[in-house]
Amino acid sequence: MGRGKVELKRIENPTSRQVTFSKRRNGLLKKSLELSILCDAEVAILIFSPSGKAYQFASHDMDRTIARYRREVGFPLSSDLRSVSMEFWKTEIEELKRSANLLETRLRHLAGEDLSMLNMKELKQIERQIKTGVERVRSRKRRMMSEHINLLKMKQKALQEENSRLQKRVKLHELHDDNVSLRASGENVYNAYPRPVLQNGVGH
Amino acid sequence: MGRGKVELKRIENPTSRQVTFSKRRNGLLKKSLELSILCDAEVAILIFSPSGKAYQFASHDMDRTIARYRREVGFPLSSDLRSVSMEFWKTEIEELKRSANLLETRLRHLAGEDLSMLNMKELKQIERQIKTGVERVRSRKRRMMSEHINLLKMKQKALQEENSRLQKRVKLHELHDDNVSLRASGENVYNAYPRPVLQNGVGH
DNA sequence: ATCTATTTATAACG
DNA sequence: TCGTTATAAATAGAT
Repeated sequence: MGRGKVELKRIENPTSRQVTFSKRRNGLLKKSLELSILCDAEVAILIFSPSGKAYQFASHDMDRTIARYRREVGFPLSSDLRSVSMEFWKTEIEELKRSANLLETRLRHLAGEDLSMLNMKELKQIERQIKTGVERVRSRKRRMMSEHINLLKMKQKALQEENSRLQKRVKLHELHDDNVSLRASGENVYNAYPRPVLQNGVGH
Repeated sequence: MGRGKVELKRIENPTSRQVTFSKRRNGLLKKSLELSILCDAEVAILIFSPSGKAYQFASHDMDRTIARYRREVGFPLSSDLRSVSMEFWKTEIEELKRSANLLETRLRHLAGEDLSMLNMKELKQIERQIKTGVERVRSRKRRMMSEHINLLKMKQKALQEENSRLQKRVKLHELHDDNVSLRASGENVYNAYPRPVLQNGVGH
């Protein structure tokens, strides 16, 4: 479309190449817009001139369209962001896994498993750790026990005190009842205890 | 460019919309190729038909061009992908951390630390685990000891055998030397032992 | 898919 | 970059 037909190869004359770039770039962007509108399509175009300038068209949203492309075609988004963050997370996870493995190994050692690769010094160290551990557990148990016992003792003591208090109250009531009975009907036939005999004194 | 001029608006007839999409899509892709070759430009096109089918052209490499776009324009790749993979790694790491914490807690319990939140049943269980552990460690120690001792015994035995072999060889040499001396110079002045006196017999 | 009348894009030039 | 114009290319509508 023009005064002459053009061969499909790089235009050598820089000026005319620049002019053609400008014209055809506009044509391409215009056609993209038309396609997207006429046919209700989602279109995105990225153009970089040889001098490095960027031009773009996106019928909907460039990032949306690129994301859609990733979903459809796959995402080997090579250099930027992803690979970097990928590496970051990978190392993060590697470290966590390594420390978890270490913990598991120590745990197995303390449980007396997988001891075959340990030398005598390491075995002794682990034995000492375990002994310390069992001592501490036992001491904790003893403390819990004694606390429990103390609690029981205190409860018992409280109960005993309550008990004696109640006994006293019972006695008081009995006395009171005696008096009432005496006042009402003389000698109380229900009194199990014989009235003490006053040795040295004058009865009232 | 055709029998009639078209308005820049969505083509309502679905058939003709589909036909136009097909034709213009090819045209766009062709023009993209021409632009990239004629003008030495980097071009990438993404097209999604209304039915969802994807078409693309990239003069160099789609991911390379997109990455270049990100560098030039910035990358707010907002919702999808990034946050999704982010979430994925986060949960991954959370799980690892949680299991690591569990391991650490168990480890501390076996070492007799942080026992305060445990009840008696759990304490007993841990004590049993530790006891099993220490028994296994001790048994491993005993086995290593006895293996070591056996090794020493075997070495000792081998040395003793070597020893007696050597003693025999020494005796043989001494006898041989005696004979040589006798043949060479008659009575051997160096012979520490006096020749036994034959009690009943005739000297030669 | 193919044809073709017509529109559109653009090469060459100023 | 812009305008003009001759001509190549694209494509709408029909088959």
